[in-house]
Amino acid sequence: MSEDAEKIIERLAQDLRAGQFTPGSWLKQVDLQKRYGVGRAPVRKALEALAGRRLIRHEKNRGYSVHPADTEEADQVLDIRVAIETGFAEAICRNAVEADIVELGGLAAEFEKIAINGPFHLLYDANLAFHGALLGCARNPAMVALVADLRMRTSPAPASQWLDRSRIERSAQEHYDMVEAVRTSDAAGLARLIRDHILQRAD
Amino acid sequence: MSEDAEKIIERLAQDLRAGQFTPGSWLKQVDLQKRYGVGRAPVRKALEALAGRRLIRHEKNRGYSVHPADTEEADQVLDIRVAIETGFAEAICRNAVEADIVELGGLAAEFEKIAINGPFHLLYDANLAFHGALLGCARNPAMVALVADLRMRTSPAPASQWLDRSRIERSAQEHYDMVEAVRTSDAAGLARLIRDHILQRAD
DNA sequence: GTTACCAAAATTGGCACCAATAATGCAGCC
DNA sequence: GGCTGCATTATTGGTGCCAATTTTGGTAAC
Repeated sequence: MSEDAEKIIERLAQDLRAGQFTPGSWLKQVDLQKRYGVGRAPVRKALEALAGRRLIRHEKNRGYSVHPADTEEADQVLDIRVAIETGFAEAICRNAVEADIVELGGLAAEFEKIAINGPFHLLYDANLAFHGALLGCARNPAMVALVADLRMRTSPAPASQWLDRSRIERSAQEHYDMVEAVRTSDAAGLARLIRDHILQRAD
Repeated sequence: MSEDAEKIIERLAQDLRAGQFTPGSWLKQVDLQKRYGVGRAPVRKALEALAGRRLIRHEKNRGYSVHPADTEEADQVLDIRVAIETGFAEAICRNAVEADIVELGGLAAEFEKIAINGPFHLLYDANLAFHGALLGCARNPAMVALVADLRMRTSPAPASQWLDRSRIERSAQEHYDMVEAVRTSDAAGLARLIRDHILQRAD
């Protein structure tokens, strides 16, 4: 056994996140065995775990599949994210300390640098890093994990988020605005920024 | 095979919800095989699915366990629920139609009847029915499902919720208050009621 | 060309078994 | 009595295999 099931779960999740499986496509167990170099049991374990996290779908006797793109469910998930992330705006502002703000500033600058100069394939991870750190200020790890899962239910493909350069640059500016809202403990402002950011599908 | 894995998943979830497993206890595969009359594979499938839903914990090479009671994580989950459920108060008020309000009134009355006369073991399900219907007014099934899962991470045991009669009766009154808030489209009032209700661990 | 049927191929789901790992119990030492 | 070490027992995790189910492709009929 080259690798254990926990790692397969995360590798498959990462590949899903990176958009390496077409939305709506079936995840065949035998294909995944070959892809990850493991046997059937760990593949099944990974598939079931991810189905439990609702990152993929399971249909009895037919198998597991990637969520189709642009579903009504995706809209629902975005609304859930809005509720959660804006609901924690106050906790974020309350709990963030100077080191957090410095880190957020750095991550916002990193995103901006990539937005201006590329390479653009790094934008997705830089964006995740910023938003993960922002939410982390709320000191509710269960929420951070939940939002990470919810993200994977709406926009698996990095390319789906930023259609043009001005949108990317606006996102970069919004990141700075969020940092400023945290620095000045403007929870209402932060909530508004987060809400708009999510609904513009900028994050 | 007496029953398929999908059903085992739901039966195990139901038994967890009903508090039939001690918080913190290990869920041994061989015991579950006997309990549900199935083989190892469907048991594993069920365990993995529920671990994916974060309803139980998995530890590599040690197995699966029920969440311990009164953990820091439970507080985090309650905060997540507050954010979600208050965040959807406006959608609930906006989308509820007359039939919804009638239904909610009926469910509130049913809870109250049980609160006054018993049998008290029915309170839990009556409470779930009320809150499920209330959240259902938001027309976001993904959110309703998510909250149902989150609930199972905080108070698996019906007995843990209501320590005395006056608390039960107050809950019953709060249900009526929520219905009235929906009826009058008082989203802010509804949000406040929901928040207080959750943090008092009354639901 | 389209539809229906059926056999073959593909895939999922479950079982028995065993390797790998953790837990338990016992003996010895301080 | 408490601690350590080790053998035994218990349990999880993985494999190979086959039953059950679905999908695919070919053929016949219209």
